[in-house]
Amino acid sequence: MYLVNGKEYNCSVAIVQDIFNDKWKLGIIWHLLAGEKRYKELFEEVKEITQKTLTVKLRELEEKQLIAREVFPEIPPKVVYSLTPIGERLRPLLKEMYDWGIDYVQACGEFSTEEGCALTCKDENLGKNE
Amino acid sequence: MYLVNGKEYNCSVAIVQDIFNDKWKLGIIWHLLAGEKRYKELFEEVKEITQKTLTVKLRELEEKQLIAREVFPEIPPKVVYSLTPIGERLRPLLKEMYDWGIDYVQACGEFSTEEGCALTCKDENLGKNE
DNA sequence: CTGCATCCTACATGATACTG
DNA sequence: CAGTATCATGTAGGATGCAG
Repeated sequence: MYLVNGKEYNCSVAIVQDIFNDKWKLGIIWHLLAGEKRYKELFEEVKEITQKTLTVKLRELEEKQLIAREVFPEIPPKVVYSLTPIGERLRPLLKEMYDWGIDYVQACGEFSTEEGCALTCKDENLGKNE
Repeated sequence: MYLVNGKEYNCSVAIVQDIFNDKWKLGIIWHLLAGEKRYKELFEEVKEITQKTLTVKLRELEEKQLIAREVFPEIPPKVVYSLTPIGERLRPLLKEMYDWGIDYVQACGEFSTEEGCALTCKDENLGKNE
């Protein structure tokens, strides 16, 4: 039994389920795996997301301590988001998702090309150790 | 670029995101990793789920070819659900979620005990090779 | 036992405009 | 640039009852 963020979980998998049960957090983490990003960069790279939703999801990720937010007191404003250690620790999980997705396409897909991954996080980043 | 189940994806991670972006599918897979199950067993083991939702989610998983459904022509009816090969292939992913969840509790949790995992899928099942 | 049919509601997300 | 503020909406999921 676990108590995290004020919630009880019977299984650690349920924590992951709960955190990432939305349309956007996984994609945001994915992009941050390639390195820290400004708000605008994320807004451009996470396809189709709205500003409001991006802000909401960034706040949630920050509250869950998966990302860090650094504000630079400049004009115009500059805010940089980066992964915390436990956020960075998601890399092997995302890598597993990436790999399973490929296998799933092989098994059940109708079509695939090698035209790169719009989520910009290439293999070299996925496997990166710092 | 991938085309799966009539949808386009730019990244294989997005496929995983799309499939498991709900409250229940992950838990159902988790329980099936411990072995094939009857409808009623799943209904009892997947805590809090309603019959309607269980049925809906089982249909979705079957449509996506992650589970197989076998009907025994008996009275009363007997239906058994099991993982397909590509469904079974989710095991390492679930294992990674399990492990990351543990680490997350260490990093951000307020409390934890070793009182087992209500999702019944023990480590020996998680690591199983058949 | 294994579902399906209805009805209902909350919440995540979208669209759009505005601000320091 | 990095957000808020409003308003609107679709759909996942819950509650309940019925059926073969």
